[in-house]
Amino acid sequence: MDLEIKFTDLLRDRNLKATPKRLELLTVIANYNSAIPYSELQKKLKHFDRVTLYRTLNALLDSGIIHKASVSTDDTYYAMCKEYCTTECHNHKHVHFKCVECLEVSCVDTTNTIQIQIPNVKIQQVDIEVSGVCEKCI
Amino acid sequence: MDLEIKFTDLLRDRNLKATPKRLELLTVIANYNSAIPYSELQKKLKHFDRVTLYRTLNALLDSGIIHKASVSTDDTYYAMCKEYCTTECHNHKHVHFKCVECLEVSCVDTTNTIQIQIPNVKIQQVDIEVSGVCEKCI
DNA sequence: AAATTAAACGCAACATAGTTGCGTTTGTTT
DNA sequence: AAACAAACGCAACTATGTTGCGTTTAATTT
Ligand SMILES: [Mn+2]
Ligand SMILES: [Mn+2]
Ligand SMILES: [Zn+2]
Ligand SMILES: [Zn+2]
Repeated sequence: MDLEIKFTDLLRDRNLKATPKRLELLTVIANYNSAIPYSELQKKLKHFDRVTLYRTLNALLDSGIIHKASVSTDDTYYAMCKEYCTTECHNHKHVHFKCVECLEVSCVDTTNTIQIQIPNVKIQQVDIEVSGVCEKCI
Repeated sequence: MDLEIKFTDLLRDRNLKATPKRLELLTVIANYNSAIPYSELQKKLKHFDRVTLYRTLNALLDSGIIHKASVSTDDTYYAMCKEYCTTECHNHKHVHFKCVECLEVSCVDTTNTIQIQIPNVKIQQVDIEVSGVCEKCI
Protein backbone atom coordinates (compact mmCIF):
# COMPACT_ATOMS: atom_id res chain seq x y z
CA MET A 1 0.00 0.00 0.00
CA ASP A 2 1.24 3.45 -0.91
CA LEU A 3 2.50 5.26 2.16
CA GLU A 4 1.46 8.69 0.93
CA ILE A 5 -2.14 7.58 0.51
CA LYS A 6 -2.11 5.89 3.91
CA PHE A 7 -0.77 9.06 5.55
CA THR A 8 -3.29 11.21 3.71
CA ASP A 9 -6.07 9.08 5.17
CA LEU A 10 -4.51 9.21 8.63
CA LEU A 11 -4.41 13.01 8.51
CA ARG A 12 -7.86 13.60 7.01
CA ASP A 13 -9.34 11.21 9.55
CA ARG A 14 -8.16 13.69 12.20
CA ASN A 15 -9.31 16.75 10.25
CA LEU A 16 -5.76 17.71 9.42
CA LYS A 17 -4.91 18.81 5.90
CA ALA A 18 -2.66 16.41 4.02
CA THR A 19 0.04 18.91 3.15
CA PRO A 20 3.35 18.01 1.47
CA LYS A 21 5.26 18.92 4.64
CA ARG A 22 3.20 16.63 6.81
CA LEU A 23 3.49 13.78 4.35
CA GLU A 24 7.24 14.27 4.14
CA LEU A 25 7.67 14.37 7.91
CA LEU A 26 5.56 11.26 8.34
CA THR A 27 7.56 9.46 5.67
CA VAL A 28 10.82 10.31 7.41
CA ILE A 29 9.52 9.13 10.78
CA ALA A 30 7.99 5.95 9.38
CA ASN A 31 11.05 4.99 7.33
CA TYR A 32 13.41 5.38 10.27
CA ASN A 33 14.15 1.97 11.77
CA SER A 34 13.67 3.19 15.35
CA ALA A 35 12.30 6.23 17.15
CA ILE A 36 13.81 9.23 15.45
CA PRO A 37 15.52 11.93 17.49
CA TYR A 38 14.58 15.54 16.93
CA SER A 39 18.16 16.37 15.97
CA GLU A 40 17.88 13.87 13.11
CA LEU A 41 14.64 15.44 11.92
CA GLN A 42 16.37 18.81 11.85
CA LYS A 43 19.14 17.41 9.65
CA LYS A 44 16.86 15.54 7.27
CA LEU A 45 14.39 18.41 7.00
CA LYS A 46 16.64 21.44 6.76
CA HIS A 47 14.28 23.02 4.24
CA PHE A 48 11.52 23.11 6.87
CA ASP A 49 11.13 26.32 8.79
CA ARG A 50 11.98 25.69 12.46
CA VAL A 51 8.53 26.75 13.56
CA THR A 52 6.83 24.62 10.94
CA LEU A 53 8.70 21.55 12.14
CA TYR A 54 7.60 22.17 15.72
CA ARG A 55 4.03 22.94 14.73
CA THR A 56 3.81 19.89 12.50
CA LEU A 57 5.20 17.62 15.21
CA ASN A 58 2.75 19.06 17.72
CA ALA A 59 -0.18 18.61 15.37
CA LEU A 60 0.74 14.96 14.83
CA LEU A 61 1.32 14.43 18.55
CA ASP A 62 -1.98 16.04 19.53
CA SER A 63 -3.97 14.02 17.06
CA GLY A 64 -2.43 10.69 18.05
CA ILE A 65 -0.52 9.94 14.86
CA ILE A 66 2.89 10.00 16.48
CA HIS A 67 4.09 9.85 20.07
CA LYS A 68 7.16 10.79 22.05
CA ALA A 69 9.17 7.67 22.66
CA SER A 70 11.67 9.25 25.01
CA VAL A 71 12.40 12.61 26.52
CA SER A 72 15.98 12.39 27.70
CA THR A 73 18.27 15.31 28.33
CA ASP A 74 20.09 14.80 25.05
CA ASP A 75 17.22 14.57 22.61
CA THR A 76 13.50 14.02 22.16
CA TYR A 77 12.54 10.91 20.25
CA TYR A 78 9.44 10.45 18.09
CA ALA A 79 7.78 7.34 16.71
CA MET A 80 4.63 6.40 14.86
CA CYS A 81 1.66 5.31 16.95
CA LYS A 82 1.03 1.68 16.11
CA GLU A 83 -2.28 1.37 17.91
CA TYR A 84 -5.15 3.69 17.08
CA CYS A 85 -4.65 6.81 19.16
CA THR A 86 -6.54 10.07 19.42
CA THR A 87 -6.16 13.44 21.08
CA GLU A 88 -7.79 12.08 24.20
CA CYS A 89 -6.09 8.74 24.36
CA HIS A 90 -2.68 7.42 23.55
CA ASN A 91 -3.02 3.74 24.35
CA HIS A 92 0.40 2.24 24.21
CA LYS A 93 1.14 -1.00 25.95
CA HIS A 94 4.78 -1.16 24.91
CA VAL A 95 7.88 0.18 26.65
CA HIS A 96 10.66 2.38 25.32
CA PHE A 97 14.16 1.03 25.29
CA LYS A 98 17.17 3.30 24.93
CA CYS A 99 20.63 1.89 24.32
CA VAL A 100 23.21 3.80 26.34
CA GLU A 101 25.85 2.99 23.70
CA CYS A 102 24.27 3.87 20.34
CA LEU A 103 21.52 6.04 21.86
CA GLU A 104 18.96 4.30 19.68
CA VAL A 105 15.43 4.34 21.06
CA SER A 106 12.91 1.71 20.13
CA CYS A 107 9.35 0.76 21.02
CA VAL A 108 9.35 -2.82 22.28
CA ASP A 109 6.68 -5.20 23.47
CA THR A 110 7.69 -6.96 26.65
CA THR A 111 7.23 -10.69 27.04
CA ASN A 112 5.54 -10.36 30.41
CA THR A 113 2.64 -8.05 31.22
CA ILE A 114 3.35 -5.24 33.63
CA GLN A 115 0.90 -4.52 36.39
CA ILE A 116 1.36 -1.48 38.54
CA GLN A 117 -0.75 -0.68 41.57
CA ILE A 118 -0.63 2.37 43.78
CA PRO A 119 -3.05 2.60 46.71
CA ASN A 120 -5.64 5.42 46.68
CA VAL A 121 -4.66 6.60 43.23
CA LYS A 122 -6.48 6.47 39.90
CA ILE A 123 -3.83 5.43 37.39
CA GLN A 124 -4.38 6.74 33.88
CA GLN A 125 -1.13 6.11 32.14
CA VAL A 126 2.12 4.24 32.69
CA ASP A 127 5.25 5.20 30.81
CA ILE A 128 8.15 2.81 31.08
CA GLU A 129 11.58 3.81 29.88
CA VAL A 130 14.17 1.09 29.94
CA SER A 131 17.85 1.77 29.33
CA GLY A 132 20.72 -0.62 28.80
CA VAL A 133 22.73 -2.13 25.99
CA CYS A 134 21.08 -3.28 22.80
CA GLU A 135 21.76 -6.43 20.81
CA LYS A 136 24.09 -4.71 18.37
CA CYS A 137 26.16 -3.02 21.07
CA ILE A 138 26.63 -5.93 23.47
CA MET B 1 19.27 14.62 63.96
CA ASP B 2 20.25 18.03 62.65
CA LEU B 3 19.64 18.24 58.91
CA GLU B 4 22.55 20.60 58.28
CA ILE B 5 25.00 18.16 59.83
CA LYS B 6 23.50 15.24 57.93
CA PHE B 7 23.77 17.14 54.63
CA THR B 8 27.33 18.19 55.42
CA ASP B 9 28.24 14.53 55.85
CA LEU B 10 26.41 13.58 52.65
CA LEU B 11 28.36 16.18 50.69
CA ARG B 12 31.81 15.54 52.19
CA ASP B 13 31.32 11.83 51.64
CA ARG B 14 31.19 12.64 47.90
CA ASN B 15 34.11 15.07 48.07
CA LEU B 16 31.81 18.03 47.64
CA LYS B 17 32.32 21.10 49.79
CA ALA B 18 29.52 21.75 52.25
CA THR B 19 28.78 25.29 51.17
CA PRO B 20 25.86 27.37 52.46
CA LYS B 21 24.19 27.28 49.02
CA ARG B 22 24.30 23.52 48.83
CA LEU B 23 22.97 23.14 52.35
CA GLU B 24 20.18 25.59 51.62
CA LEU B 25 19.22 23.85 48.36
CA LEU B 26 19.21 20.46 50.07
CA THR B 27 17.08 21.79 52.89
CA VAL B 28 14.53 23.16 50.42
CA ILE B 29 14.39 19.87 48.50
CA ALA B 30 14.20 17.73 51.64
CA ASN B 31 11.54 19.85 53.33
CA TYR B 32 9.26 19.78 50.28
CA ASN B 33 6.58 17.14 50.76
CA SER B 34 6.97 15.76 47.24
CA ALA B 35 9.38 16.05 44.36
CA ILE B 36 10.05 19.74 43.88
CA PRO B 37 9.72 21.32 40.45
CA TYR B 38 12.53 23.46 39.12
CA SER B 39 10.18 26.44 38.87
CA GLU B 40 9.59 26.19 42.60
CA LEU B 41 13.31 26.13 43.31
CA GLN B 42 13.68 29.29 41.26
CA LYS B 43 11.04 31.02 43.35
CA LYS B 44 12.35 29.86 46.71
CA LEU B 45 15.97 30.57 45.80
CA LYS B 46 15.77 33.88 44.00
CA HIS B 47 19.01 35.02 45.64
CA PHE B 48 20.87 32.18 43.87
CA ASP B 49 22.57 33.03 40.64
CA ARG B 50 20.89 31.11 37.79
CA VAL B 51 24.12 29.36 36.92
CA THR B 52 24.83 28.47 40.51
CA LEU B 53 21.44 26.82 40.86
CA TYR B 54 22.04 24.72 37.76
CA ARG B 55 25.57 23.83 38.77
CA THR B 56 24.53 22.93 42.28
CA LEU B 57 21.70 20.73 41.03
CA ASN B 58 24.05 19.01 38.61
CA ALA B 59 26.65 18.40 41.30
CA LEU B 60 24.03 16.81 43.54
CA LEU B 61 22.61 14.77 40.66
CA ASP B 62 26.02 13.53 39.53
CA SER B 63 27.02 12.47 43.00
CA GLY B 64 23.82 10.59 43.72
CA ILE B 65 22.41 12.83 46.43
CA ILE B 66 19.32 13.84 44.48
CA HIS B 67 17.60 12.44 41.39
CA LYS B 68 15.22 13.65 38.75
CA ALA B 69 11.78 12.37 39.57
CA SER B 70 10.12 13.46 36.35
CA VAL B 71 11.06 15.25 33.17
CA SER B 72 7.76 16.37 31.74
CA THR B 73 7.28 19.15 29.26
CA ASP B 74 6.11 21.57 31.91
CA ASP B 75 8.81 21.20 34.54
CA THR B 76 11.68 19.10 35.83
CA TYR B 77 11.16 17.57 39.25
CA TYR B 78 13.85 16.77 41.81
CA ALA B 79 13.82 14.58 44.89
CA MET B 80 16.26 13.27 47.47
CA CYS B 81 17.74 9.86 46.82
CA LYS B 82 16.50 7.60 49.59
CA GLU B 83 18.75 4.67 48.83
CA TYR B 84 22.51 5.10 48.76
CA CYS B 85 23.37 6.26 45.27
CA THR B 86 26.63 7.24 43.62
CA THR B 87 27.82 8.78 40.39
CA GLU B 88 27.87 5.35 38.78
CA CYS B 89 24.67 3.99 40.17
CA HIS B 90 21.27 5.39 40.98
CA ASN B 91 19.46 2.35 42.37
CA HIS B 92 15.87 3.29 42.72
CA LYS B 93 13.24 0.65 42.89
CA HIS B 94 10.32 3.03 43.21
CA VAL B 95 8.15 4.63 40.55
CA HIS B 96 7.26 8.26 39.99
CA PHE B 97 3.66 9.29 40.12
CA LYS B 98 2.42 12.55 38.69
CA CYS B 99 -1.07 13.82 39.36
CA VAL B 100 -2.56 15.36 36.24
CA GLU B 101 -4.70 17.65 38.40
CA CYS B 102 -2.36 19.19 40.96
CA LEU B 103 0.84 18.33 39.00
CA GLU B 104 2.41 17.00 42.17
CA VAL B 105 5.10 14.39 41.62
CA SER B 106 5.96 11.82 44.23
CA CYS B 107 8.24 8.83 44.62
CA VAL B 108 6.12 5.81 45.52
CA ASP B 109 6.84 2.19 46.26
CA THR B 110 4.51 -0.13 44.41
CA THR B 111 2.83 -2.98 46.19
CA ASN B 112 3.83 -5.52 43.56
CA THR B 113 7.32 -5.98 42.13
CA ILE B 114 7.77 -5.09 38.51
CA GLN B 115 9.70 -7.42 36.28
CA ILE B 116 10.59 -6.37 32.76
CA GLN B 117 12.25 -8.60 30.23
CA ILE B 118 13.38 -7.73 26.73
CA PRO B 119 15.00 -10.45 24.61
CA ASN B 120 18.67 -9.97 23.57
CA VAL B 121 19.06 -6.81 25.61
CA LYS B 122 21.06 -6.08 28.76
CA ILE B 123 18.77 -3.99 30.93
CA GLN B 124 20.52 -1.56 33.23
CA GLN B 125 17.77 0.71 34.43
CA VAL B 126 14.00 0.93 34.41
CA ASP B 127 12.27 4.25 34.87
CA ILE B 128 8.55 4.13 35.42
CA GLU B 129 6.45 7.24 35.28
CA VAL B 130 2.85 6.84 36.25
CA SER B 131 0.28 9.55 35.78
CA GLY B 132 -3.27 9.81 37.00
CA VAL B 133 -5.25 11.42 39.78
CA CYS B 134 -3.93 11.49 43.33
CA GLU B 135 -5.82 10.85 46.54
CA LYS B 136 -6.38 14.55 47.24
CA CYS B 137 -7.70 15.30 43.75
CA ILE B 138 -10.07 12.35 43.27
C1' DA C 1 -12.72 25.07 -13.67
C1' DA C 2 -12.85 29.18 -10.77
C1' DA C 3 -13.96 31.16 -6.32
C1' DT C 4 -13.99 30.76 -1.28
C1' DT C 5 -12.20 30.03 3.25
C1' DA C 6 -10.03 28.13 7.08
C1' DA C 7 -5.86 25.97 7.92
C1' DA C 8 -0.99 25.81 7.24
C1' DC C 9 3.26 28.08 6.39
C1' DG C 10 7.41 31.45 6.77
C1' DC C 11 9.39 35.11 9.09
C1' DA C 12 10.45 37.99 12.99
C1' DA C 13 10.46 38.31 17.65
C1' DC C 14 10.28 36.56 22.12
C1' DA C 15 10.85 33.58 26.41
C1' DT C 16 13.06 30.13 28.89
C1' DA C 17 16.45 26.35 29.63
C1' DG C 18 20.89 25.15 30.02
C1' DT C 19 26.03 25.74 29.24
C1' DT C 20 30.85 27.83 29.13
C1' DG C 21 34.67 30.95 30.28
C1' DC C 22 36.81 33.68 33.54
C1' DG C 23 37.91 36.47 37.42
C1' DT C 24 36.79 36.55 42.40
C1' DT C 25 35.53 34.46 46.70
C1' DT C 26 35.36 30.84 50.05
C1' DG C 27 35.68 26.05 52.31
C1' DT C 28 39.01 22.87 53.64
C1' DT C 29 43.53 21.29 54.62
C1' DT C 30 48.16 21.99 56.34
C1' DA D 1 47.54 32.14 59.25
C1' DA D 2 48.60 30.52 54.57
C1' DA D 3 47.67 27.90 50.49
C1' DC D 4 44.91 25.81 47.10
C1' DA D 5 41.32 23.83 44.73
C1' DA D 6 36.55 24.20 44.46
C1' DA D 7 32.58 27.04 44.23
C1' DC D 8 30.44 31.25 42.98
C1' DG D 9 28.76 35.46 40.18
C1' DC D 10 28.63 37.70 35.98
C1' DA D 11 28.57 38.06 31.02
C1' DA D 12 27.87 35.82 26.99
C1' DC D 13 26.29 32.22 24.30
C1' DT D 14 23.48 28.22 22.24
C1' DA D 15 19.36 25.54 21.92
C1' DT D 16 14.57 24.74 22.60
C1' DG D 17 10.10 26.03 22.11
C1' DT D 18 6.30 29.51 21.50
C1' DT D 19 3.42 33.51 19.63
C1' DG D 20 1.74 36.98 16.33
C1' DC D 21 0.93 38.18 11.79
C1' DG D 22 0.86 38.48 6.88
C1' DT D 23 0.94 35.25 2.93
C1' DT D 24 0.10 30.88 0.73
C1' DT D 25 -2.39 26.72 -0.10
C1' DA D 26 -5.48 22.48 0.58
C1' DA D 27 -10.12 21.35 0.61
C1' DT D 28 -14.75 22.66 -0.32
C1' DT D 29 -18.35 25.00 -2.86
C1' DT D 30 -20.15 27.10 -6.67
MN1 LIG E 1 6.51 3.91 21.47
MN1 LIG F 1 12.19 9.10 43.03
ZN1 LIG G 1 22.97 0.10 20.91
ZN1 LIG H 1 -3.36 15.70 42.72
